[in-house]
Amino acid sequence: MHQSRPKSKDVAAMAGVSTTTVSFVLNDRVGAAISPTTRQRVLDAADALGYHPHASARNLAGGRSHILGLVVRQSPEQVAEDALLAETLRGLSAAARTARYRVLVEPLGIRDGTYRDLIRSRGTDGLVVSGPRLDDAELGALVRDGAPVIIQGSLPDLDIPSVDVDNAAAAQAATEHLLALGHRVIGCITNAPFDYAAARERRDGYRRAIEGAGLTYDDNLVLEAKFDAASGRRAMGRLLQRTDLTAVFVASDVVAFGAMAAIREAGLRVPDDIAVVGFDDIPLAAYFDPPLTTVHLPAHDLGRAAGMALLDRINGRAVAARTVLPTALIIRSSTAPPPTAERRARDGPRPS
Amino acid sequence: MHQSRPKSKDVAAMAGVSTTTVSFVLNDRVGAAISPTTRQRVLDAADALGYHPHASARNLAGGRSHILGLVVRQSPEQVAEDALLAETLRGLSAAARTARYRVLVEPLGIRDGTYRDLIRSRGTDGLVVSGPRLDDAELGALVRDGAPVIIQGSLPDLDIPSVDVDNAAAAQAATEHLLALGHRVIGCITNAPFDYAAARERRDGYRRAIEGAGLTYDDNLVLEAKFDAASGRRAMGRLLQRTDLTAVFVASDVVAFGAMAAIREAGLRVPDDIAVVGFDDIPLAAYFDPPLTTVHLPAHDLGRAAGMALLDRINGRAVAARTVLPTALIIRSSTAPPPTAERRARDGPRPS
DNA sequence: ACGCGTTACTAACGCGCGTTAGTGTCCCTC
DNA sequence: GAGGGACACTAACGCGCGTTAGTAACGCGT
Repeated sequence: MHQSRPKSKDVAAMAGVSTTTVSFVLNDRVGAAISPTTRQRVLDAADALGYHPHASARNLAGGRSHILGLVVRQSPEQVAEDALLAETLRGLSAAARTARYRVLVEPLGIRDGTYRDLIRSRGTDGLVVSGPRLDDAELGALVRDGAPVIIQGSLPDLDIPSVDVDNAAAAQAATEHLLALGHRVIGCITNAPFDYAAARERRDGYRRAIEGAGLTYDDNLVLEAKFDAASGRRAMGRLLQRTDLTAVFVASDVVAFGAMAAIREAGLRVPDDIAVVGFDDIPLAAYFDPPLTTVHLPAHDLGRAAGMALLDRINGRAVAARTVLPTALIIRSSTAPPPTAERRARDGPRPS
Repeated sequence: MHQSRPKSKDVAAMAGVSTTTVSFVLNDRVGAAISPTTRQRVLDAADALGYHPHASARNLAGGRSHILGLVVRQSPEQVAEDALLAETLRGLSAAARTARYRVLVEPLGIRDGTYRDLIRSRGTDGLVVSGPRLDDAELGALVRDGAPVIIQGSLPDLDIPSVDVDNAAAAQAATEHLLALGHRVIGCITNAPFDYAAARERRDGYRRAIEGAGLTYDDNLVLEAKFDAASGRRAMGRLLQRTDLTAVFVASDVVAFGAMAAIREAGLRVPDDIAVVGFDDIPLAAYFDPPLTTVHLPAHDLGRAAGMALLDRINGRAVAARTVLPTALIIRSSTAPPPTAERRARDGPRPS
């Protein structure tokens, strides 16, 4: 005879109790009165049979899936370059585990693919939406349905709890570091197109620093990159036509990596000719040549905080409208004071 | 009155049919005879009500969860450095989507954490286990239970279908590239400890190339790194004590990144003094200074192939014991012939 | 006129759990 | 020694689907 997987009924029979008692014991149901001996009998029986509750049955009866969804809306190149996704996922998973939840990941194209079904089919109890675009229509619909959603990143127009860093302040601090070193003509290369809130915010932080130093913000010094090193190289190439440029704030380490390649190719050195500040502090940043000064993003904690907030939301607890995690400017060797007038004269005009 | 989510009964009522018919229509059940008009009525009703089947109910009734599990056994530093996980996940998701499956990710510590429950609770229909260690005991137990598992990577001792590249052949090709350039003293830095099959295999490929060229394999030239750039830097530091060394095969781009840092710090240049070949072809490899010659790993396709194999296994179709995907040696600028005797004499003895 | 196959459906059950409403027993109190 | 409450449990239902076995109507051949 075929031996099928044990069910709670089998455990109940072996322990000489009802399935109700089995359920009470295994779920540590508060308010249920179970004698220690009965409790132990049930536990022993479950152990002896190798009993594991059937997830779908639990979920159906209990009305929740015990699954958190992570929606990652990214173009393929963006996925490939996103060194931090794995960390965020690990943080989210850690949060989920505290509540015996698991994490389902839904990677979607930038335009195609829908995630609304995840929640409507009750396949997940809630969603963390990572780095959404400003024009994501699906989000609005979900929230109107009252679905538990947490934004990782920011989306100012929508009334959804979010977990993020203060991009503007961090970018401002990074730029101020360059200003403090004496730089006066500082470029800015974004991490992404301005459809992404983070790209705007970091640019705004840069702008605040520039204007705060009494300089005029120059739109020509701001170039848009899109996620990958290649776009950073292109942007930097154009920026280098400004021969008075002595520093760049690049709002993504990966993009900065490309920018540094462009600087090398132009026969210039970092930081002697051009100082570079990045953003993200990807694991490889410390091994760049030279090691990259950058803004540390607490990727793991962002994932964890988003997960915690989502679980709170699912369980009807109060959730802060906005959780802001601290960043830190990590000063390495890609930043230094600008070349002195003498040095610039000695080295002759910059190649353009 | 509170409006609750529609169920198949509601759709049935609106369409004037039974829930059986609703089920038949929505699942395109083969062999079911449904007239086109009835069919359309059901579809319209479902649409009008915004009906979405309840995932847990489907899963319970249907006996499957429609979820694929991805088990990632990694230490934190390994996760952080694993630039390819996101790609693999995307590939796996793409495969899952073809069968209306979703992907649940379970990131586990190197030693702690268990994933067996994932399958025993029927929370997932099958698992892709990524980069397992040789000593993973849980895997054996799972397979004895007859659980659908696909290894991404290789685990020679266990009889589990796997999807991988030919690590040895790729490493051999990489090393042969160095030999063809004229290098005779070539170091090897592994990607991971030898508990990982891939680390062994890549080392073996290196060895085959060395011996195939009529040279003697020297164990002192082989150093173990563990996933991150820091370990690569340390290993390279030790390797540089061999002043006759002119090239290294590093079995991971991230580790190679650290190795290149060590070479720079020793006042040497890549490839002029030391040629470097990597492994993985992470997205940033092309932007290294100099751009890294490396073995391209088809990360997306590996994920996709693993997913397809797992779906086959779940559906009782035949699965190849081993799927091997092609790699390609990408020659960039980190490799060149060794310095000539004259140049070495001119430059003087190498700093050690 | 009858039988037989095909088409188009449906009633009812079962998946394996969680939960509600209840039953019985024991002990303590006045 | 009757009442009441805490304690330790259980019967039975319901979650929302998929599926099996079955029915009714209809056409078609002889």
